Amino acid sequence: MSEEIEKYPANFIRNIIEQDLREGKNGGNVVTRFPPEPSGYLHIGHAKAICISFGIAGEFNGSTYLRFDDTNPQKESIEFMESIKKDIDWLGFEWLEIRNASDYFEQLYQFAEKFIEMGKAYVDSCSADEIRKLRGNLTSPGENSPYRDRSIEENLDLFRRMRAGEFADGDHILRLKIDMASPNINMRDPAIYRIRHMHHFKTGNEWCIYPLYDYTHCISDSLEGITHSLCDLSFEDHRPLYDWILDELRLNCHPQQIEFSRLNLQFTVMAKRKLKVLVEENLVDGWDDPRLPTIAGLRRKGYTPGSIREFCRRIGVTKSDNNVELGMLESCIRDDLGDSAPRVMGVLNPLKIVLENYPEGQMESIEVPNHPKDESMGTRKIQFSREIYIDQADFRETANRKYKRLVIGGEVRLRYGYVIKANEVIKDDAGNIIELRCSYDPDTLGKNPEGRKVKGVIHWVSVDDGVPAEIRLYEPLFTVDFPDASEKDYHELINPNSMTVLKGFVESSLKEASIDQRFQFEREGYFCVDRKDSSTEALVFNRVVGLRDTWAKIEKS
RNA sequence: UGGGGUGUCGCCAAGCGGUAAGGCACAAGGUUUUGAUCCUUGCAUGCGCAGGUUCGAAUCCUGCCACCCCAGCCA
Repeated sequence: MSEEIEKYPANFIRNIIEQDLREGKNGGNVVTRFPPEPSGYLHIGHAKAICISFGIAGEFNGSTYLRFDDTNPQKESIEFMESIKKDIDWLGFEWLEIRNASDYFEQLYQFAEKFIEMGKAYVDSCSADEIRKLRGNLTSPGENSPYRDRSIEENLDLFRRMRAGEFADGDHILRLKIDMASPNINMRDPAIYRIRHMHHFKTGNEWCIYPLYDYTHCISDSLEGITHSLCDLSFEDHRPLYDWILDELRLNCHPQQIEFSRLNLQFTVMAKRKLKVLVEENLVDGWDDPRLPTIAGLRRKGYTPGSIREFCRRIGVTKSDNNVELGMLESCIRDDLGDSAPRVMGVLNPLKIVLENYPEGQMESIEVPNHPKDESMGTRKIQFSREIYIDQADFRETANRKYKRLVIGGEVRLRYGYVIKANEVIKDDAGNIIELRCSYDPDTLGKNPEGRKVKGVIHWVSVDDGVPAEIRLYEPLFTVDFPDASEKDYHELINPNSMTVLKGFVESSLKEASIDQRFQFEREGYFCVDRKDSSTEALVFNRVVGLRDTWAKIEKS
């Protein structure tokens, strides 16, 4: 798929790689990797990282490994691993190979013994608490551990016994011997192995010691022959350690780590921990809830892979902090669906209309185009009848002349149908409008009426032919643009109206709509058949995004 | 008050010493049986601030200021 991937605009990482290629570095190869930890579902921020690592490699005819960073059995699972594979595939990217960091456990272990033999690693028997105290803090240096000068023999013996399972979790830890006074805290004798008597979803009970990220990641990169290791800015001050380990090991492949800023999207949260809580507390309907910024959620809501890729292309790649507006994402899916989604009619908030001069029992079939500017999308038949539904918002008892829809005594065009005129409002005892009595002009099907202009066009569905459908509208999950910046707990910032469920009607051509199909409901927005809850017996549509609504803006002002 | 980063239009973002791309948003027109789409036009004498170098600076130098990240046996 790489040649279909949209080209990225100029960015600093591409510039670096282009220069490397010009200088003949890495034998002209570009090899990247995407290294998720299988401890949660991927979100739109990961999509950015995926588009960068897979996309840039693809642009230079390179390849990308999908590597699961499974070094912490406490948090990881097969379910997450499978969801990640599915999401990357759905986004349209192909990995060269799937690897797991756990594939390298034995090699990693051997390198650790080598570090011990070089006198560059030692077993520390301090408690976690003691280690924290000795680490110092941001402004003052750390102090050496009392175990720092154990002999190579003792270290080797202890480390082998750690592996053999002779000790309990937390009894010992293997540390690199670097510099406890380094201004970079990551260099203050970082831990590289901890004891965890725990089942690992991939290696089972083979290991009871597990390597840590900093140690595992750079070596894995090197073993795979990665040329450019792209990650987010939070790893910037881990780079000296990354380089230190590879330099000490004298491995022939020393990838270049390049960091970019991660995506911040307004009105949502991206932290894996926070997403997990939303799911586990059932505040949302699982990891694929359409209100979540997860790939699964966006997919279920109706986003296309192409729209997400386009979004990632538009937001660019830099090192600066960013707060991308929701409008940027929405614009991408509107662009995509505007071209590709067939048009249909659906009424969200039905108001029944009776056309008093239309013959009872008559049903008229009208052939209409599926797309206003793409004939290749063909036509379909819709049914017109004496009783129809229109949207409640398309009729008003009182309105100024800016309002182009139906008013008493006024005319409006029914999309692809006749011009009708409203004669009478029927209300219930509580004063709610429950029905409208109208008349239609028989001479207006497919042509404009003589001698007068009808400015408004509204959509409709035949009462006799339409089918009921559940329609779900979504608003942002949070009420504030920067939930992470708030001093309040994010639970308090959840939008109580993030989902609205409507009982509407859609034209009968949608009866056979299949999972995942997307349509434009004319004048309303783009809708997608819900993959979880929709069935032929009970249709459920998710609103992907509304149409641009200039009228709403006019009304506001 | 340690270290590492970042500051160009409301948001994203090109720019790499030769006189501020583009996208989103916004505004104004035109087309339109979707108040959609599409088209046209407008939108930073200004690049965090202050000095300096230069014929010329967003780009180089100096000094400030603001914001972000780091003290897991998480990744």
